[in-house]
Amino acid sequence: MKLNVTAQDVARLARVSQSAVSRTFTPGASVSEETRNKVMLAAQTLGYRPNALARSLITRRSRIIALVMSYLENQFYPLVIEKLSQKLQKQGYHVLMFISDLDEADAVLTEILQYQVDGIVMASTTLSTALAKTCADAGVPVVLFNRVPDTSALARHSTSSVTSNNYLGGRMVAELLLERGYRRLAFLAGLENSSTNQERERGFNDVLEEAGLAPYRREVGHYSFSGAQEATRKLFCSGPYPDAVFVANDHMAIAAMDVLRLELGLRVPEDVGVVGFDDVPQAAWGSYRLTTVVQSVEDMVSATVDLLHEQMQGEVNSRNVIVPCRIVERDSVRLHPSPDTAKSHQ
Amino acid sequence: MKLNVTAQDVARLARVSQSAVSRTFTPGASVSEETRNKVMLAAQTLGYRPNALARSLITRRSRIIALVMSYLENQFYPLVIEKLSQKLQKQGYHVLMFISDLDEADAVLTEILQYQVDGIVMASTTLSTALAKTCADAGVPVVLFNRVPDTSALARHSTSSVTSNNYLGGRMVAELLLERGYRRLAFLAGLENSSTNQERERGFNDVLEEAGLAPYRREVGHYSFSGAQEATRKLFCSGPYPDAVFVANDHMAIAAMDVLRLELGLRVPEDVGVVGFDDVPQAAWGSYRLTTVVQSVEDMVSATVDLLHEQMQGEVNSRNVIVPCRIVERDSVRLHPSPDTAKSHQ
DNA sequence: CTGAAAGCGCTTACAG
DNA sequence: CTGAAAGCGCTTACAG
Repeated sequence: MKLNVTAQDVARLARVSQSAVSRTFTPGASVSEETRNKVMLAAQTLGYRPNALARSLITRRSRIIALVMSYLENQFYPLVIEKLSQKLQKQGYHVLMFISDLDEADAVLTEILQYQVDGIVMASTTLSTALAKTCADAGVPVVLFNRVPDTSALARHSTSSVTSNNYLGGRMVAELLLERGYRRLAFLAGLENSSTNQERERGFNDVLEEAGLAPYRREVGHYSFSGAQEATRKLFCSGPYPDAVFVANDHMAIAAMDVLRLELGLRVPEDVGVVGFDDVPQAAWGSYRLTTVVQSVEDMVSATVDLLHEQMQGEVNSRNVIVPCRIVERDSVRLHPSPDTAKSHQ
Repeated sequence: MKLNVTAQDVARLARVSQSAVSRTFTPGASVSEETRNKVMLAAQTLGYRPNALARSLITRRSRIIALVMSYLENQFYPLVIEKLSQKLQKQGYHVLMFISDLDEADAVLTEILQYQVDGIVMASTTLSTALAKTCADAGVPVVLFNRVPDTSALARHSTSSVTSNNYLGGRMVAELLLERGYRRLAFLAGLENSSTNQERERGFNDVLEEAGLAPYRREVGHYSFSGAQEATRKLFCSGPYPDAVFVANDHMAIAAMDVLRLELGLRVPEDVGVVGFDDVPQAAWGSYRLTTVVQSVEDMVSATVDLLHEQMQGEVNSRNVIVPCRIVERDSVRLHPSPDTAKSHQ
């Protein structure tokens, strides 16, 4: 079988012009039924498939979307890859993966731009918004996923974003914990400079403040498993212990629960309540049954795709879409206030 | 800023030919220091980046590798995406993601081929080997990841693969379990027709047979979490219970452990020993501490990339690389034979 | 509806 | 080392 079958080859066999071949493979182009049939037959026998690269070169649309991520340890992100990729595939787009740490960011950016991608989804907490701006300047739509552009005014105008309502989520967590009688509320932070982390913490703190309270303790887990273990140990290194901890995401919350129960011998939720954020599949696993704030990956992905389309169609205005979130109650927060129980086991 | 800066634009500004521009961006091409400097300066001021699509069209190398997967629920696969993507990026290649169920396989294939990818990594258990053959026929290198080509002789010659030593892994599990005094050994299968599952089971069964034993019970979990829960319930629906179960992968083993302990009130490893396969990060989590067979993602990815390069350089012979694996002992298998303990708690 | 022709942005012999 | 030119495989006005 000949390796690179071109439209020219098909045209020759079908005894039509190369244009005719191109037209039968271009949805909406005008070809007679007869020509189309001749072409299809020839294409079939030769095993012809249009060269997407050549097409992209001339149409100036690659139908490729770059997806930039920094790490997949947190199961939330694989979910995003899966849903985004599937959704985009259905619309004839494809996802080019870029895994990037902060230090390689510039190289990655150049590569992305070279591939003439139609859009970029940045789901990496560590990449600076300045990079997003560079892309936007190059005329490539950018949507920030699960983070918000930083306060630099320049960036704001050129970049869209989708996040869940992190602030409200943080508030809901504090409200729940307070209602259930927890009083010494700690916060286990993710990355200090991540907008997601900041919003969640701000919502949490605001409710505490409104109740005349303050965060009891605070440590940083850097969104990593081992970081969260370490932070949990610090949070509970001396009494009186916090009686509840809001962890900035599920991935870290699970690490925290293991330390609490297995290393420190504390009971969840009796001795200490734990709440996470994301609702990754593991949060529902029997050994954790984590009460957490649900971020709908589907909704966030839908919004992302919509935003991408808007920008690709030349919308000038960028938008920051905020997807609603809600708490799912499992077993890591007690159902009724019973502060005595909590105290009697420390 | 002008959006599409071309080599022509740079040439004009630098007062050199377009060829000169191309050469300074082609590693190894002969350009004088002086010309290169003029070009670089002009490129810098215009913000020029070579168009990878145009380059690919003429060099016939896209430097894109397609990665086909079916689902990312099992954390093993996100790890593969991460490592493979990073490794390939370092070599100037990029990963185009394809998430595909069995029924969309043909469509996916066509799209892959249209993008003129330089190679394909198939890490989907569900895609038939026939598809791999089609790609190989089209002259595109294919390497099967974590699976082996089926017995069709045609496929064998055109497709490489990398797996860990699943057969030996299965044997090691049976040997460990027997040595620790477990006698009623059950197998919780993944997908019946997956080569990975078959090999693991065959190794396991062979050792039992050599010891004059047979698998005590067997159920199928389809590599899914809920499937594994269901299968575990069936395995333990009537006494005498199995005293150990080898689960075809960690993802299912974790589901099984939760059912065993939380639903059935059995202790692991005292009442029942559990062994998995893969060593995903979750297997090491405190609540599971799963004893399992380690498949090195790094090693498998390295082998995959090597195989890809071989085939891209026109190697005619395909190879099936088998990466060694080993057992990591944690706490889901007891350390010493003590069959009495196991019996007294059923 | 159809074909000839121009052109997308590059690389690479070829001749100097 | 350098430039003019051909060509990668397509799409799309343009004229018929």
